Amino acid sequence: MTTETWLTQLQESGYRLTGARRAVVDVIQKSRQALTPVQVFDRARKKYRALGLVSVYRTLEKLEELGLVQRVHQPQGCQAFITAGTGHQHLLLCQKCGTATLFEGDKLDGLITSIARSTGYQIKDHWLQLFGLCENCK
Amino acid sequence: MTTETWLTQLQESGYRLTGARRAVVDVIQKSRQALTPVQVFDRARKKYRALGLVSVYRTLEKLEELGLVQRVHQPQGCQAFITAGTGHQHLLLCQKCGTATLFEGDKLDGLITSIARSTGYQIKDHWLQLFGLCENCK
DNA sequence: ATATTTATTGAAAATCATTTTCAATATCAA
DNA sequence: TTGATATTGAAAATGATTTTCAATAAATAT
Repeated sequence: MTTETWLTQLQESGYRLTGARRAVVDVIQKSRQALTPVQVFDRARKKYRALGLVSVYRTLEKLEELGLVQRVHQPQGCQAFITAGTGHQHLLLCQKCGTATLFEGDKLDGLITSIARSTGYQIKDHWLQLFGLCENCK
Repeated sequence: MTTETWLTQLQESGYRLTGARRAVVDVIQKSRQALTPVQVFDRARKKYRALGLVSVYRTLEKLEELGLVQRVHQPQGCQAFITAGTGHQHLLLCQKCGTATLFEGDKLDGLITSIARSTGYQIKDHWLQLFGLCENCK
């Protein structure tokens, strides 16, 4: 997908095409790294001087809404804590009541090995989080 | 693991036992939901009136360092964005240069079914993120 | 028990990220 | 063109997190 495609999608969703949006879209499109709003702002301002940080937030919001960008979660990211599991455990969260349940699950080994092979990465760690409805809420 | 175990661990790591720490540990231990620092603060203050929010942050920091608590990432959590994949894709992040690579991978179906069965949850969604070193960085 | 050392505290200030408000402006449809 | 209005950036407001600091409380030595 190209920058133009994204702009067209914005337009087809009833949003106007503006200099601010063009610059933000272009920066994200071209980056191979996840970028924070401030990082996007710094880069995009070079192309579009008058840009305000607020427009970056607003454009990202719309791009996310259209499914064109996704969030990347970093280890130090979210500030919400829960008892850690012992050994290798993963989280299962109830979308209604928020209850967290831990489960064992290392049936990922095969998947990880194959991803390592196909991408060339040396994989060091993984996160798996499942979302759903717990017994009480479903 | 019990509240006492955690307190002992803090002590064995050279930290002192204080009213603030006891209250925070107790709250997290007893919660089945992930809690933000402010939520911990509100609950813990009921047991230990003089508690300050700062001590909550500091205690959580230590508990995380000892591996007793872990972070829970929520959908609206981290503010870092990247081009979304089409269809069902997951993220692989380089821990050194930050490059993000998308990969297909739904060999999770079996795992998910079995977790659903053993936990009673109806699973609606999942996140998988891998971390490692990319071809250039490794 | 008591005194001493020093980690820990809470309050307040400082910083940083995000959201809201608002009048001016630019986009698009007519 | 022109007019309706979505969008803008600046500034203010809010919220979350971190830093600073003198007072206090915990552990150790006496």
